[in-house]
Amino acid sequence: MVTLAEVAQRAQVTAATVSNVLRNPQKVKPTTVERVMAAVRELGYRPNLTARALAEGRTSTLALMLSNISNPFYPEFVLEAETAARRRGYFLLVCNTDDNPAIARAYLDKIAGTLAAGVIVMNTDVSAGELADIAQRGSALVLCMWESAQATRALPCVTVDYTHAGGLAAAHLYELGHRRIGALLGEGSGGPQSVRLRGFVEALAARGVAADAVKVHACRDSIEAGYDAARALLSEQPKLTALFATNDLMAIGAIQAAADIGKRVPQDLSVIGLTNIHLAHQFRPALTTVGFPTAAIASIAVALTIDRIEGIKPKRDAYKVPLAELVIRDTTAPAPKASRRK
Amino acid sequence: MVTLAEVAQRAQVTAATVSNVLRNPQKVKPTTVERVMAAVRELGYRPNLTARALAEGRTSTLALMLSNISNPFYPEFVLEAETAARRRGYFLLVCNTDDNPAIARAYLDKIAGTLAAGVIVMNTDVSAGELADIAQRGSALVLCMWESAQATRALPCVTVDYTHAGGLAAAHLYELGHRRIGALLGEGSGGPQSVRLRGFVEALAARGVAADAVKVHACRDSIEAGYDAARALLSEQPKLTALFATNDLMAIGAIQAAADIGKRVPQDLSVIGLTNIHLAHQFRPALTTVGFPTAAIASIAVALTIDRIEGIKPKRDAYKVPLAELVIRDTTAPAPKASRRK
DNA sequence: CTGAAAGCGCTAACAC
DNA sequence: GTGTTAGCGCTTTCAG
Repeated sequence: MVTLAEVAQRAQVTAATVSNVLRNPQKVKPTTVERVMAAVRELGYRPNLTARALAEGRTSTLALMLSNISNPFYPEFVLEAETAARRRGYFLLVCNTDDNPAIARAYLDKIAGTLAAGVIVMNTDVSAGELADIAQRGSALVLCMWESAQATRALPCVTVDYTHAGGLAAAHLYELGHRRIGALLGEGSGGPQSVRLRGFVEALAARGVAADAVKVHACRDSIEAGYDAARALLSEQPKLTALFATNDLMAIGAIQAAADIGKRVPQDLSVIGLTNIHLAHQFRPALTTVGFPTAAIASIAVALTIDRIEGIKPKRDAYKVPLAELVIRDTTAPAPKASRRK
Repeated sequence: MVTLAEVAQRAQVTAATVSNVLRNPQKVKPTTVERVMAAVRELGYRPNLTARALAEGRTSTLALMLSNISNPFYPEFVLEAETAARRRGYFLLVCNTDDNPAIARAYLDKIAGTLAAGVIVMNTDVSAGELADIAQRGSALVLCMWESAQATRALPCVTVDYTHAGGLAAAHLYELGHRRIGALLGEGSGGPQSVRLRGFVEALAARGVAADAVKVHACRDSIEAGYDAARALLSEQPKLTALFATNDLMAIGAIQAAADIGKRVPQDLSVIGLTNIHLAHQFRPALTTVGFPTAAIASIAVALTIDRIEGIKPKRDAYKVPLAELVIRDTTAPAPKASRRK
């Protein structure tokens, strides 16, 4: 491995000068710069980022902690986060906790502040309180996509307006004439996605649909679980004309369940999801859903984390990205005539 | 940040002893161990992995370079690789090249041998020759899932037997009576997936189906591209009774295309994919496919990389994981009677 | 504008 | 068993 010292020797200067050439070339005489750069090229010198990190007292690595990357939302998020990080000269360490708080803690304990200068923590089973302690010790932690975290200036949270997102779904179904509506409440890591559901129920209530008219079934956040839950819910409540799922995976499972019990989507049953993962438009019928601005969330989370690393104080506790938008595709339609109230 | 020296001072020993307690406790007197551990606990000491890496001359980080993590095969792979790495005390840096060789080179240049002790390089647009040069410089590079790389002892490759995988698909369709067969040839990063196709065509040839009877259409490796390609192929060749896609995404697109032009799958058209991503069984109709042993591939690639980092020489150039297996689901059926030859 | 020197936090010989 | 010492490769004052 070629070191700074070797480059320095070859260019007839000291290591300090080489370092300057590489970092603040304007502070060095042009002819020297040229000589040093020549040596760098000839020797094929590449800075040792580990040594640099030690000397600077901070690494150029960010960690992204998530519960399970095989949930398709995360790869989409990782892609955006990695791109944002790369643009600012940072690398991204992926920490998959496998829904296991012990793994999450072990990761945090090992990397926060040493291997990774900052950590973006997606919804996990580690409590925000515990994370706040770690943040207190000086690590740049940023929560992301937590549905109900008590964000503080020391532990800010980047998220979307889940209530609003749920409300958009409600408004859409209401306007299509649906009144007998079921809901699948997802339970990912970090607890149930109940804010989304609350937003949904409240928006219906505001339109005169009683909250207890919404039949809710809880399940894990996956296609398979959504399938099972929808089957159960639809057999208990055969008159439902629409189903809201707090995330797209469950909505897709619900569509499959409907097909298997002979209900056509959207003619007999409308289904709407939340998130707008790629699969939502790739699946058939293409899923109507409320889209999250994934790229924006990721890049804000990355930017906020880097700002904290670099000592820039956050201006707010929570960063709500409000741009959830309704994406109408092929799984929602007007409520069947027979069931309409008005 | 609490340092070794502070722990040492508190425990009335030197830094070297603390280091020993943490790394080779059996070499230290039990009472000392206890005293040191107490100090560690009281101070909340956590080793600085950057400093350790610099001192040891190597990091405990692996990089995984892939073209685009939003292709659902990769998250599944990342999950397995990360788990395997974690078990051996390594962290995983995800390097997404966005199908851009310049990004790949930049990553390699920056991290190989400095930030990451080893790099697993998935199929990319950077040539194996170029990678071999980098490997020569001493970085632990391991190729993974390359379809046609000239693996060497200095640059080994972990992969599956693509020919065999293609052959399994061919045998299945043949046994169902299909003779008019189309193929979608995927073009991911790193070139066309032609070994899979060759295996498919050769296996058919071995059964007496002429190679030029297989109508091939090339396209990108995605659901959308598979959809377009299948539509085009099926309209050119309306008598096809079966379609082989060199990967599952394209197969899923093909199923959607068939539906849109009024062909029922599998009654009118059988479709078989390759890889067995999660989506293959989540999709409806559930996709018949040839499965890759993703977990095995990932863990072998990780193990091989770590072995190289730790100085253990690879025994072979190429590691072919031969366990591709046929997974029969709902998209393949006997060829329609009208079209059967025998 | 460049060089000298100290030090980031830890490890690893080698003494004692 | 434990301490001493010398780095790992780089950055960063501070002199000159």
